[in-house]
Amino acid sequence: MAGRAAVPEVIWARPERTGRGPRPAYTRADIAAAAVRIADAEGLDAVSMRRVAAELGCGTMSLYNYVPRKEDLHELMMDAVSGEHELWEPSGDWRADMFLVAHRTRALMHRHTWLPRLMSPVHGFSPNALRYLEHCLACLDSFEASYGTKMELIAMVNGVVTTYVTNEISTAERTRSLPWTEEQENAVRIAHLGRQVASGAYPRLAASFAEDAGPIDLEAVFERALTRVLDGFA
Amino acid sequence: MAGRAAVPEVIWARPERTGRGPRPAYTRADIAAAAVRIADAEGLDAVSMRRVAAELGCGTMSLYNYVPRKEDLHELMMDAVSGEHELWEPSGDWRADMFLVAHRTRALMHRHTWLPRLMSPVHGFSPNALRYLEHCLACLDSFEASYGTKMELIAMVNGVVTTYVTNEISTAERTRSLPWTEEQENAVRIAHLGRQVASGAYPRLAASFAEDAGPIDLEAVFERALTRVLDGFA
DNA sequence: AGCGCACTACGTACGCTGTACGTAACTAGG
DNA sequence: CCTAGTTACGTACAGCGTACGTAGTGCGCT
Repeated sequence: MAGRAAVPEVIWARPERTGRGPRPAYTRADIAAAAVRIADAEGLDAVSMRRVAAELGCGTMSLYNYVPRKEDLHELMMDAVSGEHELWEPSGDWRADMFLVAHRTRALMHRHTWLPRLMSPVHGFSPNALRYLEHCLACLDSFEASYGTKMELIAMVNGVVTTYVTNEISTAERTRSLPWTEEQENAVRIAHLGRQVASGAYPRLAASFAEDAGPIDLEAVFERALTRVLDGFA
Repeated sequence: MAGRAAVPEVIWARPERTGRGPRPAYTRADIAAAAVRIADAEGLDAVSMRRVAAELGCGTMSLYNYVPRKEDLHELMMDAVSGEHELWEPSGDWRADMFLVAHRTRALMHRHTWLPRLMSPVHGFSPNALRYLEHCLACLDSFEASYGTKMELIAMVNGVVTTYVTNEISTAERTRSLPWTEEQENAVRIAHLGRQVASGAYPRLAASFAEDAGPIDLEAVFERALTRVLDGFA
């Protein structure tokens, strides 16, 4: 009986198995996989302790033997999908490699749309997160700068990816649990915006609306943003 | 009796007062102010419908006369603090003006630490948000580019500010409702990270740790990031 | 002038959440 | 072997968003 710790704890520092007592019925990987399955299929809000326990086929409170707080379940989820990152031998062109890293991360987030929401706060240093970070640093071996600057570059790239993916998926994620579609939601918002702009109170915004025609290519917007950020470092 | 709409709705398109029926006891501004007061003092999670109603001194369900869903309460909050933005006559130097915009926004988010969390998803176009956007565009009058590019610049700057402030405040916000302090939490995390790095599995990360000495100046980090982003556009 | 209806107010209730706590079964270390 | 630490899990509590029903109010229309 550990009680609930009144002192902070990183789940990765706690051994998965202590030796004493009955064999645990599940591994951390099992639990993470179950949670990820639910989040992918039904959204992050569907990931409740009860739901995950049901998915595993155990009692709700049994989960707390593996994971002291729900937040730690989120850590497990993030680490699990971080493991999907396939790493490669750096090419020697750090710009190209960081481009690829960013695109892979973006793809990962599109595959697991709950990921950006969990990434916003600072998270613990999970094994796969460290593996990823080390890989980024390897990609930057050819970048002549201090480690401090390299870290800032990595943080910046990850931040941009998270920000843009969040924007890309936000309406779809929002309307997931709502009784109307993404398209309806967007239509209503755009209509309201159009009405406001037409009021004449926002001349430049109106001019901006008058200017561009075609629909925006989100991938192109992302790529431009990424290019600019990398330019800022070179 | 409007029922609950089965179709999307922007709260800013709904008139605050229709004329029919008893005078509402509160204005939207009252409600927003109450919610902001609670969020500032006790964090965003303390802003529940019951709590806000109690703060106003009315029954919980009365709030739903003003705000169809909790999400709309959040919109009210965002608009309210967006009104704190003081705008100025653009100087003619867009780079300097955007610098100032970014710093002001950062200061605003530090004053209302719940703001970054609400800003992550795309939000409706509230009056003060539009006012802010128009001001940014005015600051960019001296920037020779299409409105599309200007919009991308604004989005980028706001994204960077949000990302960095989120990182700056995340641990403090997290530990707000936890039985230990920010310092304790950080110490435990750093200790774990140190142990992992010492294992030798992450050589570059280890080198990075060996390199830098002094504590990091978050404001300086932010300023460098901002400079680089603006550089990317010039 | 007065009827009717849209509105405000709000108590109750439902289904859901995270998780504290207590108990029973089990197994490895001393 | 014994016992301490672990797993398993049912029950329970406080809190959440909000659907629904009812009572009272005052504007707009006839």
